[in-house]
Amino acid sequence: MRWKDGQKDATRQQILSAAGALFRERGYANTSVADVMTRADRTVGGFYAHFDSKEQLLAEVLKSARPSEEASLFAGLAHASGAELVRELTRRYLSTAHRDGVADGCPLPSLSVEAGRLGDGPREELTGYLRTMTGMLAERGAPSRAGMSPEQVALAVTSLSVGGLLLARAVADPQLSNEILRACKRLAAAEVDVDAPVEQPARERSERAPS
Amino acid sequence: MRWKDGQKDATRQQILSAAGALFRERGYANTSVADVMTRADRTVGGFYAHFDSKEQLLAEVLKSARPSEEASLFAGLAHASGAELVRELTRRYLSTAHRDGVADGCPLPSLSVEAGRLGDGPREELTGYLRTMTGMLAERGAPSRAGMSPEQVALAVTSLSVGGLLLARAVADPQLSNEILRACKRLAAAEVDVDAPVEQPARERSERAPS
DNA sequence: TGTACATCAGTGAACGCGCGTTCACTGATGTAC
DNA sequence: TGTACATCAGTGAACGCGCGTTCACTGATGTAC
Repeated sequence: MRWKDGQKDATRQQILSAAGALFRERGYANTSVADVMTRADRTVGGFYAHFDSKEQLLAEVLKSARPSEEASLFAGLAHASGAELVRELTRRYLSTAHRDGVADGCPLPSLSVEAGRLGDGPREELTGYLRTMTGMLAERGAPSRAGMSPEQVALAVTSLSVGGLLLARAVADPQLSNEILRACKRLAAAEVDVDAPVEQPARERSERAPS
Repeated sequence: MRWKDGQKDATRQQILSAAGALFRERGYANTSVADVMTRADRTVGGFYAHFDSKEQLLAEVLKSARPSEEASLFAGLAHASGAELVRELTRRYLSTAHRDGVADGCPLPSLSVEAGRLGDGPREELTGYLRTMTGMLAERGAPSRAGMSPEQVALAVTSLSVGGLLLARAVADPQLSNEILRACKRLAAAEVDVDAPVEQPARERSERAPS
């Protein structure tokens, strides 16, 4: 080797990590390649030794988000299933910590719209991301009161969570934002388990947002 | 008057309409003021006689979307209420026609993310838009099985609808896209009325998408 | 009625700027012998 | 061990381009008298 072992890989990871945060925070279109490289403590020119284009970078960001999101969202839930799993996942996903931590959060609310308008690379990665997440949820079979399949429940609960987080972030009034989060958590919990208590304790548990 | 009556207003409406379609289709950041003016059959320079800035244009687009969305989404539902209203609204909102007609559709799935990242103007208009829509739904009091207030049901059903439409549009696989729409419609219907049939007939009715 | 003038919606060229991408170059590292 | 060379991650200036916004101007319309 002519370069310190893994140096190039480390740089690539820094670029991915910088881009992941900036794309989520400011949006893909509002983040320049130079912004990304500066945040990764490099200069612009070096970028193209790691990625073919800015668009491919977004695809790689979405790909790399999968395992880390899985890990943090499902952390400590190895044995949870059914209604309990859905309630805990939506509690984490629709937390104020996740709403306020865009840079480290799930890429679906922050990047789906732009990724959906781009080429096949980003769109395919986004689709794979959604499939992985809903697949993990469906596997553990949340029971539905309305006779929906686990896959359907997973898709609907995910849509509800993504939509709720998105609107909670976009809205100008903090109180309305909190109400959106609360309402979505209640609906998600209600669908899978009518008899269990669905309201969270008044104080919001300030758990780390899913990465 | 020194100019044909209402000529300036008509031009303003043309700009708003062109911007509404382009912003939704391509996104705010990917649409230039020149694009908008060309679509409105005018030249760039005239733009600033009508709007202070591109950002203010987005705010005005969001403001002007309210009455027309109300009209088309609630058309013919003057006497519907409760579970029937929710089922019909989500059927329209989560239709393939609405998914495929971004340019004429609800601005929440297409513009919330970008509007939420901009200044107060767009954010306030977005908030007002959401309040109007959920207010209209809550007024007619959809019953909730889980003891949620009409306002909570309205917020949650809206989040579900916005999230579902957003993901259905972003995803690369058309079949998955259809499954998302179907799953969200079922969840929405199930929450408000457990005993009514929730599955739509197999053929999707090709109603005009809400404007 | 006719003519000089005022108004102002719209024009189109220009402004400074930041973008994605390219490329000749640098310099630290490792290899050949 | 020492020296000449090859490699290649990273540099930084430059490329052509499109952006949001400005502004001196045009010309159709209506007013004054």
